[in-house]
Amino acid sequence: MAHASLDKRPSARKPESTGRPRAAVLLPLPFPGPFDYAVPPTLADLQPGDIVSVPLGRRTETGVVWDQAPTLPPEFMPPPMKPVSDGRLKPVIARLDQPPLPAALRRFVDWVAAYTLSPPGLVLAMALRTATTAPTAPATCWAIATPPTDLRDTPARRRVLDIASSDGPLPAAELARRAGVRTGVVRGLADAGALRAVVLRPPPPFAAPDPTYCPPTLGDGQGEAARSLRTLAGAGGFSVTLLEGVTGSGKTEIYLEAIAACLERGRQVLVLLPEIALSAQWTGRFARRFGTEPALWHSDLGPRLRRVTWHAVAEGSARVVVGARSALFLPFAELGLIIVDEEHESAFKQEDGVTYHARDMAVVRARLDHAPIILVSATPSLETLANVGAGRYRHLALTARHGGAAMPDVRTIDMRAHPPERGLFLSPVLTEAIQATMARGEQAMLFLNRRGYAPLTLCRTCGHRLQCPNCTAWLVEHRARRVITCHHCGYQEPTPPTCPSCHAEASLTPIGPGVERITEEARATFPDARLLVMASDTLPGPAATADAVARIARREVDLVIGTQIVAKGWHFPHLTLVGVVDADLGLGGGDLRAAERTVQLLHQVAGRAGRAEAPGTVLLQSYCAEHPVMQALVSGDFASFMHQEAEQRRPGFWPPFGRLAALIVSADTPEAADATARALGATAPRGDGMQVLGPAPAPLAILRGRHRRRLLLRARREIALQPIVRQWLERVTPERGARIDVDIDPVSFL
DNA sequence: AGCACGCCGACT
DNA sequence: GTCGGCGTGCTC
Repeated sequence: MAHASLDKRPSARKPESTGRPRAAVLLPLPFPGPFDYAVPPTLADLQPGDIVSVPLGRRTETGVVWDQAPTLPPEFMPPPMKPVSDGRLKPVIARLDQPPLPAALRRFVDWVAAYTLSPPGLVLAMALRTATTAPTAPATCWAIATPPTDLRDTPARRRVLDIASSDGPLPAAELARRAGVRTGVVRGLADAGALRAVVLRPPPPFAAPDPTYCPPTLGDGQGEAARSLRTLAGAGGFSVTLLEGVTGSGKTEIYLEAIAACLERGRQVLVLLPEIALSAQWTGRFARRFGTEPALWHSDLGPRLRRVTWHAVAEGSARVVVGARSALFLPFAELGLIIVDEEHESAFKQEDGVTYHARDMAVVRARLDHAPIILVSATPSLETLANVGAGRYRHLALTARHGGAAMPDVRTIDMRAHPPERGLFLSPVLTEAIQATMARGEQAMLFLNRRGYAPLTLCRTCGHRLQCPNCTAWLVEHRARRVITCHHCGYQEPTPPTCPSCHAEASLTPIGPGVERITEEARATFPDARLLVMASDTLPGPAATADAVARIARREVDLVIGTQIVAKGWHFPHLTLVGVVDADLGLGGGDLRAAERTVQLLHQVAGRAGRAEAPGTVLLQSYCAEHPVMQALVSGDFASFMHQEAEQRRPGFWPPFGRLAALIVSADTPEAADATARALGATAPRGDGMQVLGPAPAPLAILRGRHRRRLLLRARREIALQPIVRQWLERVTPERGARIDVDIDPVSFL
């Protein structure tokens, strides 16, 4: 992503209104901009950022007083709304007793809205979702006071006073409970003046991390990188640094030092992880370095903890927050450093609601907060490498694996030369290697990025294929649960006993392997091995995942079989062999980033092998072993691979050398979808350095019962897409039942 | 996003 | 005769 053009111009001040005082209030709703409200004299000191409640129609909403001056140039803002006359203004009801939204966060909301072409209110909703309820109410506690001389003395009263003096101020209910009396006794003592009320703020929920708690001993090559990042984070100011290093090179230890420097400077730190399943392991490492756990932020935090965390971030008691992409919208009071770990992960791209890339938006947030940001990866994205190449980002590279562990030996298994037995999916070369590994008392892993038993089920009698009724997709059999299910919409039904089309019995045949089928094969091939399956549907939640990882570390497992989830940064000290069942899997589909993503994923899987004293081996089952992706994995020369990849994209101005915006038409009928898509095609923008591809049916032509068409706008890097797309959309009215969604910098082409 | 108003079908 | 379906439009 590149975006310098979005904020270079000075903002023009909106003409002062002549009539009664008004405030722009942005509501967390999909309006094109803030609404104006009258400011009553009692709220004359209302400031931008204040959280207020306002009338809207016949209900009351919570919003934020917004800045009068636009923070972005006009061509990036939604068309200005007609000003409302003084007479129609409704008054602000009240200012809520909450920390105001910091100016940098307000600017960030405007920026993200403009960049993604989303209504600013929907972006605000992400920042506000949790803030509308009051912080934990300050509890009224009761402390011992100088008792009046005429105080009536009873055993109950004595116990209460004893507890109050020994245990300190307590809420009435708690005081009564500990003293074994009714609250009436406490109230009586309070009325008599023997107890006084103290309003205690609840203790800060997060202890301050101690940068001096347990500094690491850094090895060769690490110390210099750590010093460099420490300098950066200690000085502050905006900069972007790529920290690149293979698995096991100690990237985390090194950026923890940057965090330490930022904490010493008295600033807050945000750490973004692509998936919150990784957080348990991460917080453990953090706690060993800093003596306390960081605050955690993700979308399924409980409402109470969510509220407490939001306020702790706003008032500054949460010093370090580790979270998923939504943590970007937290109201940091004094953000001093952002870390994006596994920056190449496509999980950073949010696809529903506001479509944004958290890694790119994190760079923007860092700039608005004048903070350094560190992007961390073993296999950086081409986007980030291009920014390094252009001198926009700094680059720190770590080469050696920490502690001298060798890089795994990666080899391909040519499946044409060493095919598996008929009906099976593991080559004899691979099964022998697994056998040998287990015989040495070491662990092995099989990776297949496909859930379920088989990706396709067809009838041998009539050729019928089990298909989702709502999507252009096959239904995937999950044998363990005895269902067939759609991985796109969640549809599921019991596995049919006969063909739904011709009713032939015992004719439905699984085609291709899923992780369940590989497990079945492994069970038959290695009857004595202790197997463990790791897939998102067998591991419900981070706790179960952490437990599985722990069991592997305790050597209670000989062979791990898993999907995507095993690729994450887990530490498996006794695992020395990784077998990739289908290394070619991600390469089909004609996706722009297919090769890049496959290299990144498989390299990450390979990194699970041989981290400790024993060197690891990785075997890639492939039908095209000569493919550059396989060659890159075997040689470990990713720089050359990425360079080739770049040279393929450069001439056509594909990202990162150009920009893309996808327009996705979806409608309840194919006719409405086609008509709307044709209207977009007919009014497509024309001009030098830009091109519109499509309309074409989306690869998932029907999704959740909606018919989908896609258009792609491609432009040179120096052309800002947003004003062009905005004007394009203004020329087209979607058919009834149709809508147009915009995806700037699309990652998925489905 | 809510919540109204508004105009056509099966019910007490 | 009403209750209620969700289509369209508005909210400072």
